[in-house]
Amino acid sequence: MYSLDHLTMFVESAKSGSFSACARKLGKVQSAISQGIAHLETDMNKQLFDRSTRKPSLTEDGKRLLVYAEAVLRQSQELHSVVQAIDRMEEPLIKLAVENALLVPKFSQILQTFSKRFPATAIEVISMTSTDVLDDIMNHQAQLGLMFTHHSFSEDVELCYIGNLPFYPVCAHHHPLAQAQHIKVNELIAHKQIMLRGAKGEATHWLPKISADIWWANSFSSIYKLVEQGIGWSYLPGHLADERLSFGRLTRLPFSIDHKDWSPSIELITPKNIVKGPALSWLYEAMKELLD
Amino acid sequence: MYSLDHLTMFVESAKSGSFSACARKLGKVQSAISQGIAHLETDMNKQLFDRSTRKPSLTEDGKRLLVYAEAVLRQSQELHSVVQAIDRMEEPLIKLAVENALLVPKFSQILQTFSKRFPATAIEVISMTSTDVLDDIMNHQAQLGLMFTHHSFSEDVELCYIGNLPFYPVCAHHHPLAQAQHIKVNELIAHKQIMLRGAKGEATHWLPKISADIWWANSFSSIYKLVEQGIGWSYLPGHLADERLSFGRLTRLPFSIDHKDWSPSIELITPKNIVKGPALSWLYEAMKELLD
DNA sequence: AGTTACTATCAGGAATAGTGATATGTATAG
DNA sequence: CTATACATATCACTATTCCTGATAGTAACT
Repeated sequence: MYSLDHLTMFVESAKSGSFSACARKLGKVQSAISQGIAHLETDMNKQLFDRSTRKPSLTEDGKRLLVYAEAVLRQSQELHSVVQAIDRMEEPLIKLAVENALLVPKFSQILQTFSKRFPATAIEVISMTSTDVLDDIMNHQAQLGLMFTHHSFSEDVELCYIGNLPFYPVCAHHHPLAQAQHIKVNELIAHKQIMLRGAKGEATHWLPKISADIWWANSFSSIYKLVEQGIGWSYLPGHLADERLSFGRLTRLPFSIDHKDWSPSIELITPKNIVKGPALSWLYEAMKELLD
Repeated sequence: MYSLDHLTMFVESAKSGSFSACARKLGKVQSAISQGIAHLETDMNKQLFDRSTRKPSLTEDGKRLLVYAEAVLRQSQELHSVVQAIDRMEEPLIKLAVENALLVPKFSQILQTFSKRFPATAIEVISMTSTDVLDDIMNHQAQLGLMFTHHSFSEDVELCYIGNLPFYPVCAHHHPLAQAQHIKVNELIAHKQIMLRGAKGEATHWLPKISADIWWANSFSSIYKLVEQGIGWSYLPGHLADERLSFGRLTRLPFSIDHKDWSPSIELITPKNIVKGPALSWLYEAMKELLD
């Protein structure tokens, strides 16, 4: 079992190429380093530095072992950073309940930044339908939720409106509707519409039911597959539709101009009276900008 | 900078749930552990164990920090195992030059086993054409090579025949030849054949040139693409052909039965007089079974 | 050759870790 | 409830390790 102090001397000496410089940096005397390294070398029974020259240079063995020594120190730093994170009362785990449709690119960006800022806090993303999001927050299964606005208020949750998510009507490029120039809403009635419905069979209230003939699916990826095969048309969230329009497999339905995009409003929710640690506070503020 | 000894005490005490048991396991007295853990706790300014009960149990902070402490110790073990690997004179790096066609599934299996057996030895796989393999071995760019038999001998390399790699003639399932029941070789002449040729333009000598009209490609994946599109037919190594036959995109050419599979012979080569350390020796022996 | 900056070595002192004895606390069984 | 077995905390003492400061030797540079 090598001592971390000795490993630090090893790594620092290798980096600065001098025992004296290392001593200065570590706030010790030169002989301490010299002895420390010598000690490490006898412990390992390996020569780490070649002292024949003015500045000690790594031997082959030294080069090979250096990267492993650095890895040990990195882990040790990691441990210490978690200790400090606890001092700052950063949470060990944040559960995030997210409406399926809201996994926009910026969402991952925010989590990316978060993981750099709070390496000691784990994130659990649970994607589900909006009604389940509300349940999870009320039962304290999750600390933060993202969902479509739900107009039944509750005393237990705190809501924050953060913007709207545009939906486009789309169909496959070989679907009959794809040829039309202008489509009035009543022309749609004859074509099958695909809609989202959760596991419990609850329909989504935040998108209009237009056609007479409806098929249901429980995720946007299944909706996409049905639409792609020309089964019917559907509303898809802008960010999902865009990437699929660019593949050329989908066509945006040319609704008549007086028909605006549907843009259901989105809310960020937390349980009321929850104590927000630094990590949760940061994430809460960051998520407010999700749709900007 | 926490001491590795203290971290060991922490982890071992957590695992056995008792300071005394930990002391026995680490060959120290109980009070040493008690003091050691207490010391670590003041260093971290965290309570790691709850002593209110008979056996000390981890606090929340303790649980959270335990996994990081274990990670530090794992890295430290890793370092020590590399030290021991050097003692056993295991090589730091082995370069492996492999003919493109020989990346059979068992090849990765062998490397997988190798990486468990010799975690301190890195492998560099360089895939190329057989003639380049020979060059690399002669120039000591690689320590081990796999290639098709080359009949010009050289004093500098040591050869070991290890078996044969069968090639099938294949075409796309919509290619005219795919319909035929029996094909005699002279019927092939009229159809384009795709063949492999290295960067320097050297043709492969280990597969027959049958058709009059030849196109060249420099890798099996390009050959596959040309064949798949029905440009022509080609020989493909059995393992690559099989997985593509099973996708149903390729058809094996029904040659008349008197026409046997082409199975060029394969050799394992090393530079002559090279000192084989334990890792290279192991790999050499393992590769002998590559085609069994 | 002289100067500078480096490393190795050594002895003594400082800091740290380990020991063994003791007191105390907690489950379990009779 | 009490006896027993097993744990942990504390303490003074010892052993070990580590650091310091001084000295001497050596490679590079002027």
